[in-house]
Amino acid sequence: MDRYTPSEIEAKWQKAWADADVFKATRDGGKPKYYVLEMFPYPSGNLHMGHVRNYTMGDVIARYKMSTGHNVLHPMGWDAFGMPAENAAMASGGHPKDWTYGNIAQMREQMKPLGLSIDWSREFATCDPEYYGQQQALFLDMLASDLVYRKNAVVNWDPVDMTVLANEQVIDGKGWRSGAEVERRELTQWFFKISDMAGELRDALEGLDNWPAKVRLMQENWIGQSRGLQFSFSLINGPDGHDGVEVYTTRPDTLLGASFVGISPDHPLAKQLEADNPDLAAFNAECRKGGTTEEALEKADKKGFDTGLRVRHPFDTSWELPVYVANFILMDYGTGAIFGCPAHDQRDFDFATKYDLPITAVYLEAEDSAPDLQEAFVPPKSDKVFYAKGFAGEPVQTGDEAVEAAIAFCEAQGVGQGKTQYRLRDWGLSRQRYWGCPIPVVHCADCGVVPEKKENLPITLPDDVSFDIPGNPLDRHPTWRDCTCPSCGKPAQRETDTMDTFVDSSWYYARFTSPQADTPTDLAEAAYWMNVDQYIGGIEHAILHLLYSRFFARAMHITGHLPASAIEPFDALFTQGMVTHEIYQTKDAKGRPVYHLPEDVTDGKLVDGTEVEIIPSAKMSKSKKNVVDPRSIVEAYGADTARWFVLSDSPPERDVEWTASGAEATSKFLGRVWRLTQEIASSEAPQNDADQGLLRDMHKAIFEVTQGVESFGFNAAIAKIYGFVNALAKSKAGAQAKREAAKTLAQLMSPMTPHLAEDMWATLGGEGLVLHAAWPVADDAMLVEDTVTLPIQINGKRRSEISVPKDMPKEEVEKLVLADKAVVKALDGGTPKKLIVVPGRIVNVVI
RNA sequence: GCCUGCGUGGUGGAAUGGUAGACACAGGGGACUUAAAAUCCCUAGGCUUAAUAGGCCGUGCCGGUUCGAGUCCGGCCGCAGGUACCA
Repeated sequence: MDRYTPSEIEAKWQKAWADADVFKATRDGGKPKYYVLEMFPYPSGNLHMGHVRNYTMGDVIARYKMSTGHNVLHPMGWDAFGMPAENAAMASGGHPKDWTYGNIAQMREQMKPLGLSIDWSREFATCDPEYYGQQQALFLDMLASDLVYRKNAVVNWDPVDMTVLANEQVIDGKGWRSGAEVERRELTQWFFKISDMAGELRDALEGLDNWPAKVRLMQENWIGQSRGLQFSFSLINGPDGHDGVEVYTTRPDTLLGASFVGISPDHPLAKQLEADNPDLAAFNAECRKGGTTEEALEKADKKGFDTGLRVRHPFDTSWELPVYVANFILMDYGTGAIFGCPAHDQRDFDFATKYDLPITAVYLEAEDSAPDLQEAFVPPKSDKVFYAKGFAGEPVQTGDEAVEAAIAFCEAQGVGQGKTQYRLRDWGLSRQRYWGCPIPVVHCADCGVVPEKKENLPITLPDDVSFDIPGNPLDRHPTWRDCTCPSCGKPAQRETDTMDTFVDSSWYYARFTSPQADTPTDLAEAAYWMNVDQYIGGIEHAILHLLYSRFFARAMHITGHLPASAIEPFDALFTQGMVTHEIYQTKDAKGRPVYHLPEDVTDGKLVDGTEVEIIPSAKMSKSKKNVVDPRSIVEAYGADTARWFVLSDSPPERDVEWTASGAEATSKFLGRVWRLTQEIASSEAPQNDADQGLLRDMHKAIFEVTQGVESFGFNAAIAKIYGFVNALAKSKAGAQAKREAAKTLAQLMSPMTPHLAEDMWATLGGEGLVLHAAWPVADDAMLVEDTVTLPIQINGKRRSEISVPKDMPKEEVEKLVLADKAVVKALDGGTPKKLIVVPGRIVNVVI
């Protein structure tokens, strides 16, 4: 007999699909549309198993929706700007553009054999001038709509390489190449006004019913709404121009426990004092050392510097508080100044203890409780406490009530105002790098910052650049930077910052609806295809990418590029787990880590015998080289095996650790299905008693697999298919019933293993492509079992079971249970305390 | 540090609060074969037992709710993701 030869089958059916152009998406009023999108890949050059998993999942959904009568859009593109291209240019010469387009070509060639149902006519890369030119047009529209502005913000500064570093490039507070201690330095940068929409972005989360609850929760916490009071402490001995310190607090109810005022080292007051106070200048400089990440700032030792300034307490002008500069206060949040209440905040408590400041309890657990002097007393805000030093509201009230009462009181007294504040900061989009979308503005000595004219777009990147010196080549380009002012025509200079690559990925989903349009979108196409019905991608994008996309969809609506119905661009979201792998590391002569590909490591050693350090599994990433190339699997076993395997072995939302074993087994199984199909196709067995049983199994399989696919339970669906195949192989049913069952099997498998399914379908005499066959529907009547097995528990432990007709009344079940041998023995002549019968499920006898 | 998840046999994992371990991998045994490959069949959480029946233990740890907890609640431990310039 012939063998299952995936290489022939897969080539044959991919050609059939291509010849019929079956995946080309066009508007069609006759069918409901369905837009399925997987997060597009960064073109690292190698497809890895994480990609295969991601795109196979999307493909299952796309193909399933095609067979349920939908007009499906399933596009693919490349998130092509970003640092790795520049790093490659620095490391081994060449140009980021060549590197990137080379990688794209390579990955496309690796992706195509997978047989994905992608409309390749819509493909684009974000580094195509046609794409980023439209992005520049969007930027200009957003600028005109007052959604973009400039302000100062801190970056990681490498004082040796004289360049800005990404957070990733700061290792233990030091620059990755120079090893120099990194400093935080301020630069004027471009920002999107996402924080203006904080409340809206937070409230709208509630409507995202088909998003994972955890993602909504993470975004909610990220946006971080808080209610508080903003007010001013008047300065007693402030320098010129500073007669007060504006603070924001979420706990105005603790105002009578205030012990000090803290300001950020970047606070204007701190900067002014720095000029005449070398000690403070040194302190601030020390505070500015290290990276900019929240983690680094948060984990740093908390320290302060007494400025010698004093402020007056707003409720008692004779009460003075010291003003400290403190490294844990961020200029970006609130007003960059706080008051500390050590009794009810652990950080303030530690600070007060360190600097010997008073600790005054404002509230106690109850009226007669003693204040805790060992640590701050911080009960949940929803708990009732006794206010020993309250000034508004009841003596016993919750923290939430007390905060509201305190705000009302302060407002009435003219001490500040209640304010709803968000943790979410504006989105800084400036990057001091070459390989990104140029920000289309010009700096003119006379006119200031001038937007480029739309007819001059795209502002393309110059090709003649080098990466032999650190820093942004655009900054030192001899001619690109020079231009004329679009407003007055005098010589001017281009903005040399490029855009954050998150901008590129914040609207690509909209561009896919009309990828060739000479405006960012074609509104008619966008209105038809948007929203994305099912978006699929990694959980690592739960906050930034998804939040930025939600902001951008709103901005695109404001600027007329998306309909109002598309401001939440992703109707349903599925976050797949990551594919993880061990990391293999050695050290170079300077002690810096060097990573090795899994294929270069055998038994913990490199080819030359060097032992590698094995670091536990983490997300596959190119920089750590813990990636597995799917090509070897596709070449050895075929795409269907690779597809089936990545779906079968793990629940889609969970991380999966890649191991090489298992692909072999999948291949065997598909071979078995193929042979079984050949057998059935040539069988002439007559009808018989087994037919009904097989058809029941078939309908059960239809029901369960459909449910599995619809709920992203692909691994469960596959387990049911295994069960069905086992039943089919063992069945003694006649040829006709078996053929019907096998054709259904082909259909059920077609989203996962489309090539094999087409082949089975053709072998069994199916009409046309299985791709176009309507998805089978389970017959409810065939799913009903007549008798059920009821487990009998005695005191919650399974002791026996009975088989009863499905509809047997409770009373009769009880009689049978009480007559059961195990129950009789356990009762030993007594009566049960309780008899619980859950119809069709279980019985519990409580003794 | 903070936010969010996750933790079940040797392994991947299944299980609307209702028989824990479906389905599969690796393993063990067998059939076929001169032999191997391929294929097919059987077996399988741990302990106890000659074996079966039966019993006991068991879903990271400790406690709680419930007739009944892998599932719900509280507290720990470990791991992963994010932490605003990795994408």
